[in-house]
Amino acid sequence: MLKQKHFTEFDNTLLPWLGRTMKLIDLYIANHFQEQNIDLTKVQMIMLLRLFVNDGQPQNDLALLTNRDKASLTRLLDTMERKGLVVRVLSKDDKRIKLVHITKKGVELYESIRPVIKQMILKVQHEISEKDVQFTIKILKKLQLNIGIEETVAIQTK
Amino acid sequence: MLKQKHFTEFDNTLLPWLGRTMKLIDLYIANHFQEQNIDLTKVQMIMLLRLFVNDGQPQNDLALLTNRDKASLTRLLDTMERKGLVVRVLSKDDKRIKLVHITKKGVELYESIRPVIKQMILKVQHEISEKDVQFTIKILKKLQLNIGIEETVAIQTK
DNA sequence: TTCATATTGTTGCATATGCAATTATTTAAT
DNA sequence: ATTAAATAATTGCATATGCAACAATATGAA
Repeated sequence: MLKQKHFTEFDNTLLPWLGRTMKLIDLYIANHFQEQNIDLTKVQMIMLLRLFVNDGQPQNDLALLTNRDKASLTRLLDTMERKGLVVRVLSKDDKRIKLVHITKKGVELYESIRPVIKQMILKVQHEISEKDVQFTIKILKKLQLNIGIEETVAIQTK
Repeated sequence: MLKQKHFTEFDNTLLPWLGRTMKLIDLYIANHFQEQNIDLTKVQMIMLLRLFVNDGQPQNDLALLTNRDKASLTRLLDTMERKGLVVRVLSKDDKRIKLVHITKKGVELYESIRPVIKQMILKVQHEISEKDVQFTIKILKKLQLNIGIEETVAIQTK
């Protein structure tokens, strides 16, 4: 890769490192999916995953959950609905709300890519100890708190 | 805020945490710039910073340096040139190459936002020790290395 | 009950991005 | 020297994204 002649005054802070790392991860996921002939974007994968564990959510909840604009979600779901991965069902209780459901095809796709996701995670975390992984997650949680947005709290149901 | 009913099987791995954190950081930067009436996107800021420390680079180098598609860079520079922040100069040695230079206006803008950047970094890294910051950067470097390693996947998953 | 207000999802507009194809130029091979 | 291959930047096409404006529906206060 290209070497920089000069450093910037912010190169030893977290922001540029996080940004660069995420960029590389995004590229890696996109390339890896393409190589494996998986017709999914990262965001579509995330949405599939969310619906797989908690089906039938209002679009607004999904937008909040993934820190995404409602409008962005509308168009993402348009694409996924066109692919037959999800369906929108008008709520009976509140006609403003559309509940998003994963389809059989969506479930099958998710289950087929699950090993690919696991493989990517293994590669990314290669030779990083579980202790260090958890420590880094702790730092990331702290960052999110610092930014001033409440983190979404997950409730273990197991 | 909204609570998830269920975890996903990947919630204790780095990928989802990194993704969510970067998303929040991106939103934070965009909002912060808007509040301070700074007409810049994050990527424009990065480009300005790169040119500030190392002026007159070929577009291709800038693309490689920031892990960005050449096409994306072309259009980014179109915008920045329109704003008067940079200029493109045809290289005399190689007429295919355009060298990108930061303008006086670009330098002034960078210097005016420098304290804002510092402030954002301080906020994001609030109450995280310098030692932990450096450790996290080390982990991120390791991640970047891991992503770069080719054809080791089969070995890992055995 | 009625009317102002809030919520949910959609559309228009703008930026950002990657891939593939294209043009112009340079380099390498014969 | 000529021609094939490589390289730099641009453009077309597609997805993704945020903000603002909007329509349809629900809620709450009088």
